[in-house]
Amino acid sequence: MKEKIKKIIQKAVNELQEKEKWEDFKMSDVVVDYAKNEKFGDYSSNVAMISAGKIGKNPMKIAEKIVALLNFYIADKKLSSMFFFENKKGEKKKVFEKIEAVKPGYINFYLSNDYWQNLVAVINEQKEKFGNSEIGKGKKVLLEFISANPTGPIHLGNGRGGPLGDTLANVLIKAGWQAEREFYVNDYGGQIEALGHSILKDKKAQYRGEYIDELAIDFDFEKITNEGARAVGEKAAEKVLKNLIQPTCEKLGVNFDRWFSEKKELHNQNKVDEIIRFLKEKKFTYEERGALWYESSRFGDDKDRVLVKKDGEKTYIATDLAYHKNKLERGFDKLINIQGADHHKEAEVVRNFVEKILGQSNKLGIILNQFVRIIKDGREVKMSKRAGTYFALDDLLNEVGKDAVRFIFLSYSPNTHINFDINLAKERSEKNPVYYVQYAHARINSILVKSQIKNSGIQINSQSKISDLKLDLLIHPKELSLIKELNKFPELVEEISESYEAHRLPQYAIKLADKFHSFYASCRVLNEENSELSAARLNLVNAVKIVLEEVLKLMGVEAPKKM
RNA sequence: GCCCCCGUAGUUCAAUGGAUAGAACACCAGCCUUCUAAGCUGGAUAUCUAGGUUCGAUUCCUAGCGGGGGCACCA
Repeated sequence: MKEKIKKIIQKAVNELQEKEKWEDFKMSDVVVDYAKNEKFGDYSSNVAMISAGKIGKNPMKIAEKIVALLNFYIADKKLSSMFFFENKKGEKKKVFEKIEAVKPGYINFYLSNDYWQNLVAVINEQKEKFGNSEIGKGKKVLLEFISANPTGPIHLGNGRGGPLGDTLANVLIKAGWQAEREFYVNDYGGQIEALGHSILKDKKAQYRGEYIDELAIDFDFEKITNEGARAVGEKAAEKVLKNLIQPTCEKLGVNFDRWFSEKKELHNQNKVDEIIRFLKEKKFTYEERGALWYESSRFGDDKDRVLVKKDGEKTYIATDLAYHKNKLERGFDKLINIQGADHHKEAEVVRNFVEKILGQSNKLGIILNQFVRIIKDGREVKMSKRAGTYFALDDLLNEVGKDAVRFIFLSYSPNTHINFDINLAKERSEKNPVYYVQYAHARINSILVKSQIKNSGIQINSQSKISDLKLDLLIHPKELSLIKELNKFPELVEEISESYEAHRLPQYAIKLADKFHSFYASCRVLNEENSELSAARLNLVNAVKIVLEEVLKLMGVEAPKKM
């Protein structure tokens, strides 16, 4: 609808530009959005205020001219496909109740009750397909997230990316994309050796904590002391992945399509050597102090990066570049990386490589999550695998549950540092917004179950019944307000698929639940004395159920039938 | 010193340059003989400071103050 209104405005503006010789202005700056307040209608646009400067007229005057022209179109039945629609009963109805220019120069659009009421029928017909979009049709996207090192449990820094990545994948799929979830397993390099030393508990041991002791139990020490730290580390890393990381991801409700092994799929296949050769050929490298350097400073980096150390080992940067080249070679139209903000420099290097050297601009989207600070008993819990103090994602899942973890983490913008108070989260677990949303679903379910038990002839519309259904009875302000909230869902899906602002999802869920609870309090659904109204309201309630379930599904949160 | 993120209600978070800055928790006052009170209705409380751009700034720019993170031949 936003797009449709924008088109209508564009049409009017074009005509006025010709007639009144208005200067041209950037239509892309024009915003059509939901009205901030119900008294300003349903949608509003700032077109007059944006263009006022260029045109050199009072914005209010411009708005009035546009509105007059739009109203003329309606009266004259011009562009009737824009201003009229056919409802599910096959009747022709007008889309807009009123279009008006207001104060500083806003143009406000009021949609007709017919339009809103028909939306209820539309949702019930489309069911879980409501909100599906085709803007990603035919395109493939790869989301890489969590990618915690296999040297210990997933901590919350990495864990934060879990709900976000998984949910974004869900949203993108709903928006028509073909999405894959990938976990990059750093099973190679110095950290693996350090893990080995830690198991052996020799002088180079770095990691501590209970899990190290538990891992060590499985090793035959007589045997492994001869194997060397690296071999021990590799075995231990496999166990960490299998026993700690994967179960936690499962508990979080995240299913990866692929666990990409750095060792097996890059190093063993000589992919890292290839990238080094490639960069050498392109003359982006030089040798100095026995090491091979990559001239990342040519793209604004504050210094160059080492690709091959003087001991011959390749650095993580080299591997990372190889990894991203590999991702692109797999034919994705878009790559989304979700990583901790401590990697922002590295992210820049990778981005420059992808865009400037591989020439693939706009393909790589990087979301940097800021840190999660854990506060327990009024004190910050310092996170360090090396010191053995950390609060793992698994612990949190055990304490507050998957739904609350996902919902809470999703609620934050990635740019925000999270201050996560464990005590509060536990204390509030029963007053958590996630329960507020789930409760709405449970209430809906309860109504629907009761309506069937009573068998009072009140039914959710089936195709054959649509002609009898009196959706025009839905005129209560709470009913309309609820329908208007449902209407926002498809646009929300599309917008998130482009902006990646997944935190708008929990916000929307709360808002929708809020409107439902409020409706519930003032509009009784089941009423045998007025079965027509009951039927209409049941259809509305079912539409809410459909959308609520979709939203929860996108977030990976359960929709309980009873609470 | 350089780079990135943040500074909004008592607290934790929202707000594509727009019309009365939204929620949640906590607080105050009401509401259960009818579909789940894990609910509803009402109330009080906020944009770090100083400049600038703009018809209009929480949002953009500059400086300052405060918090977090990064500046390895670790990953």
